[in-house]
This record gives sequence, C-alpha cells and structure tokens, in this order.
Amino acid sequence: MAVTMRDVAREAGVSPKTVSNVMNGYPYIREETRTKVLAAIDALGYRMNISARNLKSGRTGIIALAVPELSNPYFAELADAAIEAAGEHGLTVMIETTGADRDRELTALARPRGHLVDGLLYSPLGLGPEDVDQLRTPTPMVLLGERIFHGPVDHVMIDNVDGTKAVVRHLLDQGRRKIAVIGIRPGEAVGTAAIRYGAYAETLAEYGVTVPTDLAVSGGKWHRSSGADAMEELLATGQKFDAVLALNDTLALGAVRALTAHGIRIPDDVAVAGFDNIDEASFSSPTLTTVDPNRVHIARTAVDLLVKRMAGDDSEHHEIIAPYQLHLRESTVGVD
Amino acid sequence: MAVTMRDVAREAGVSPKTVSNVMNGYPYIREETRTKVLAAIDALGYRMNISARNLKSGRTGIIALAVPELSNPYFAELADAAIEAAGEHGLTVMIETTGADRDRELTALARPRGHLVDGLLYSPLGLGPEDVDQLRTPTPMVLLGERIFHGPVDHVMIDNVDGTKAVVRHLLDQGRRKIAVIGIRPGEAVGTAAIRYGAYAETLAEYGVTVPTDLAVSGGKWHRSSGADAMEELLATGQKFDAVLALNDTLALGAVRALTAHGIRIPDDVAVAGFDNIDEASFSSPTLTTVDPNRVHIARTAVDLLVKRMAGDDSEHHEIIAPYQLHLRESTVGVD
DNA sequence: CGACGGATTTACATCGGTGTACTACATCGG
DNA sequence: CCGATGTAGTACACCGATGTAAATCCGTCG
Repeated sequence: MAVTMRDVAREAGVSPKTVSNVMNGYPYIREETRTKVLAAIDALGYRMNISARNLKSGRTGIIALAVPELSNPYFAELADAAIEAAGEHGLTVMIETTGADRDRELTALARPRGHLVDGLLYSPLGLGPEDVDQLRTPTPMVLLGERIFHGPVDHVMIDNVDGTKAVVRHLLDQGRRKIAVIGIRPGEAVGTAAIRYGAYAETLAEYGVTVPTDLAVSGGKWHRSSGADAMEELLATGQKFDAVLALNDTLALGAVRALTAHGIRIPDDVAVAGFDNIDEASFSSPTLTTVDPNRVHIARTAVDLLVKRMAGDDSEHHEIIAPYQLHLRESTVGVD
Repeated sequence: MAVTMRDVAREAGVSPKTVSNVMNGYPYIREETRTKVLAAIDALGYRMNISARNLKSGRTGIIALAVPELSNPYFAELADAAIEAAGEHGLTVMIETTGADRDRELTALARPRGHLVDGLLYSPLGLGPEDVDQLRTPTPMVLLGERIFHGPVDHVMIDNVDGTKAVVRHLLDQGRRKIAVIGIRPGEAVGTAAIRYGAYAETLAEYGVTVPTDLAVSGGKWHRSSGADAMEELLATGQKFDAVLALNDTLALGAVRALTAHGIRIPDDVAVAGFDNIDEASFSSPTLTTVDPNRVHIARTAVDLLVKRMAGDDSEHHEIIAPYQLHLRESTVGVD
C-alpha cells in the first residue's frame, strides 16, 4: 500500500492533521515542527492522495481545458500556453477534446469529469445562443473564443473584428479589390466564422467595394484539406479574384497548396491571408500573412480570471478582448 | 450540494450499494431494478464523484499521457489519437507536458498526479538508460518512443530503423549521394536522433557511400525554427549536398523554408525528406516526403496494452514496433 | 414441506485526507 | 493577578463511493 499521511505523521511524531496543515501552508506551525514533517515526507516519499483531499475539501488543483481538437495547431499551441499559465498557479490542466461536436461539448460541461476539476476553460464551437442556460454551471468557468454572447460567464475573446479588419484593410491598401473568403459557415449567425466574415464585409464596405457573395466559400472543419477543397471549388467556378482571406491559418495553408498546384503565383496573382499566427505560418512557402490573436495573453488572462473565480470572486462577469497583432508576410507582400 | 448516490438510492427506493452496482455493470440485478435506478439517475442528473470512487477502489478511469509539448504537431496528433483510443475503453486522458526536461519527466513518473491516474502513456525524451530503474513504478505504464531500451516496461515503438532506411534508400535510388542530416544530438548514444542517424549511416554504407560527418548538423528542439537555423548553418559552410534528411518533419519544414529563402530549388537542387508524416507534410510547398510512423496504430496498441496491464496482466513485457509507411512527395520526386 | 443453492439486495466499515471545535500554553495590558 | 488574545497542535466526524460479508428472496428437489 502507498504511504499515507498517517504514516508521515507517525514518522514525524505529530498528528495527521498537523501534516495536513504543513502541506497546505497553514501559518501557525513552529518552524521545528514543519522541518520534522517535511523530513518525514521526504524520507517516506509521500505524495498526497488528491482524491481524498478532493472528497473532503472539494479542491483538486486541476482545471480542464475543453477544445475541439489538438490536431488544429491553434488549439495545440493554446493548450501549451494554458498549461504554462496554469502551472504558475500550481494547477494542472486536464485536456478534453470535444471534436467541435455540440453533444460532446455539452457533456464536457455537465459536472465536468465527475467533480474532479476545480474550473473549466471552455472553447466551444458547436454551441449556439440557445445553449446559454447550460453555461450556468456550478463549476467556475471561463469561455475562450466568442461563440456565445453575453453569457453568464467570463469571456476572453480574440479580437476577431479588429484583427480581421486590419488584415482586410491591408489587402485593400495593396489595391486588391476582388477578395475571396474561405471558411464561412452559411447557417450560422454567431461564432467565429460569422464574426470574421462580418468584419470582412464591413471593411469592404468602408472602402466602397461591394461584397462579392459568390467569392465566399464554406470550409468544413477548418483543416488544411478543407482549405484546399474550398480553393479548388472556387477555382472551378472560373471566377477572378486577386486575394483570399482564409478565416484561419490552416485553411489558408490548404488554399495556398491548391493555388500553387494550379500554378497560380502568390502573392503576384493572388494574395493569401489567414488568422491565428500558428508557428507554421512563419515557415510555410510563402510565409503567411496572418493575425496573431495572442494566445499567450489569452491563456494567461483566462487562467488568472478562472483562479479568481475559483477563489470565490463573484463580481460582475468580465468580457476581455486580447490585443491582436497583424503579421505581414510573403503571402501578401512578396519576398521584397 | 451536488447529487450523491444516496439521493439516487432514495429516489429509486433501493440501497446506495445497488446504485453502485448498476453503475458498475454488476450482473446480478433484476431488469426492473436497473431501470428504476437508471431513471432516478437521469431524473436527478446524477454524475458519479470520481474522487470518492478512487479513494475506495483505486480506479479513476483516467490515464495520463506524458509528452514533451503539444506545439509539436506529432505529439498533438498523437494525443488526439490516444484520446480517441482511450475513449473506446471508456477512459479519459490527462495530458501532461514535460518540455522534454529530464526533471519534469521524472516528476511525471513519481506517483503521477497524486494517485489519480490508473495508467501512464509515457513518451520521454530526456531520460537515459541510467534512469531505467525509475521506470519501475507501481502505476502501470507503456512507453512510447524508444529512448530507453529493454526497460522493465511495455514499449510501443516507431519503426525508426526501417523507416529511416526506406527513406534514405529512396534518396540514394534517385542518385543522390551527398545527403546531409539535420537534427542529430551529438552527445546522445540512445534516443530517436541517434537511432535514426544510425540507420541513415548504415544505409549509406550499404550503398558504398561514405558517411559525410561534416554534413550532419544538430537541431536543438526539433522545431521549425531549429530546422531553418540548422540549414542556414549548413549553407554557411559552403559545402555541397544534393539531399537533406531531416530527423523529423518540423525540422524538414524549417529547412525547406531556409533553402527556399536562398533560392535553392527543391527537389531539383536539393531533395528534402522528413519523418512523422504530420498533416502539414501533405500541404506544404513542396509537399514533403516523409515516413509515417502510424500514430493511430501506436496509440491504439499502447492503450490496449495499458488496459491489459491495468487489469492486472503481468506477463512478460512486450516490445512492439508499429509498421511504418513511406510517403513519397514533391520534396524528393518533383511535381511529376 | 423444509432444505438447498443461486440470484438479488443490503448493512457497514472504510479508503485518506480536512473542516470544525477544542485544548493548552504564552504573552500582554491593566 | 486576571481575562483577552494569539500561537500551536489535536480529536473526531465526515466527504461519497465500494469491498466484504451477510441477509433475503425464490424456484427446485428429495
């Protein structure tokens, strides 16, 4: 059997509760006692049983991060950032993938993982406003992304609107006027795709450019392959365009692939821009112009917020927008 | 307070233990009773408290996957595969990132996460043979990768040797004779880098080609940036080479970037091959010739093995090598 | 009809910590 | 010298499930 607190207590000649107090940083402990206890812990190689603590105290020191899938580099890199940020608070992250499936997303929400997480970082794609009520969970939660507006929870959002506008303006400023979009989701009025598309349309309007609805293509799961497919579809229509705004980087990279395969030069014939600034965007050929939503900032802010909520803070809910940064690269500005 | 088993029992008019039995699939339960209990569970929205179960029974239904980092697409995609495979056994995966740091890897090993995982899928990079003893943990474990040989644990390995040989032969068969390598780790005698490098050298020897030691460059953390740096370094030496074997795909993609930036044509001037077959390899420009180590197979086999161990199987330890597959793409064979 | 054996269900202790309440001793101000 | 306050440590019940062992039910058999 494993070493328990009782064993440590016996070894140190104190009560189990004192060992518990030492481990939890309870202040009123004589230095001498603390030393004895720590020595005993060390000698026996004691590791606390989290389940036991959780059962009595409710805390586990674990937070969950629910994302659609890790194959998407944006989420993988976000996960790394969240793990890093959580570690600074002594928390462990449990990653849950939902496959962007509404049912699985709702499951992740309900008493997450059998009560064993203290808080939830939640990045849903499949939920809609009709699910807002489901967000009133007993477990503290911070939403990442922007799928549901003004819910009863904290939100840390990507600056989709301004970020998208910035990149679209950049394309327009280069004289591009026929800007295609790939990755839209026709049915949806909320969600990342709708917001980015809206910002795109708005920016065109600012410049007096009519929004070319026949240059907007949907993009399935936002994988590289969907980007390539969408681009093939667009090319097949025979329409002319001089730029492509892909609603995320993997779509953009798939589109780049398809364009290249057709011998279309980037950016000479067609400029391509994405969104997310995944690592790959700095190393693709051509390198990809994209919007950096600031993953590290998002992860850190979200964890900080969550930690406050877990500590009992029940002030007004926050909606925080992380500052974006536009990266201009070869896919829109050429090799110089 | 949350709904407990007691509440369900009262609602269904049975004892708590009967509810427990229903939840755990105990066979001797009258159909009628089972239905009542399930109805009560449903009515109250009951979710079992994993901590409580763990405390008494030892089981949590959670396995941990310890990998260096998720930013590396290979591990991100492996994680997705592991989550999928674990899900088929009703297990949840807790991902732990170690940053390829020996200390953090050893920490992940010691009573993982306070007793709350039933098993561990462990993919260490920083450990050496001197750490073999540390692997004798009470928690069942399956090693992924090949850092430590013939340890006292199950192993599911990438077919590094044959995979590497296949890709090197392919380069040689195309008439390439000056094949550079990037990503070696000079100090290390074991580990992925050493194995792949060894297989590379061996294959050259088979073909009667002397191994060009000055064409081997180390590659830091095997990121895209390290690949680009390594390639710059190699180019700076002014040496001639007509092919590059990158020890993984991200290195290869970084190298491709650097070559392209120098106006070197791929594969005309220099062929590039990688290892891992990450999704990106099918969409980069040029697409990347690489070895697919078969993540899905690895994840599934490893989880199956782990499940058996968790069930108490203590037969001889297995060492399983997953079948690789070579993918020939534009970076070595051109656009046709 | 009572014993018998398998099917079904239950009572109870217990896993390993921690919240609560309580004891004990110092120190301090008046 | 007394009560108040602060510091240090402990006893004990209890969190919510489940293993164990024992009780109850019920059809069958001699």
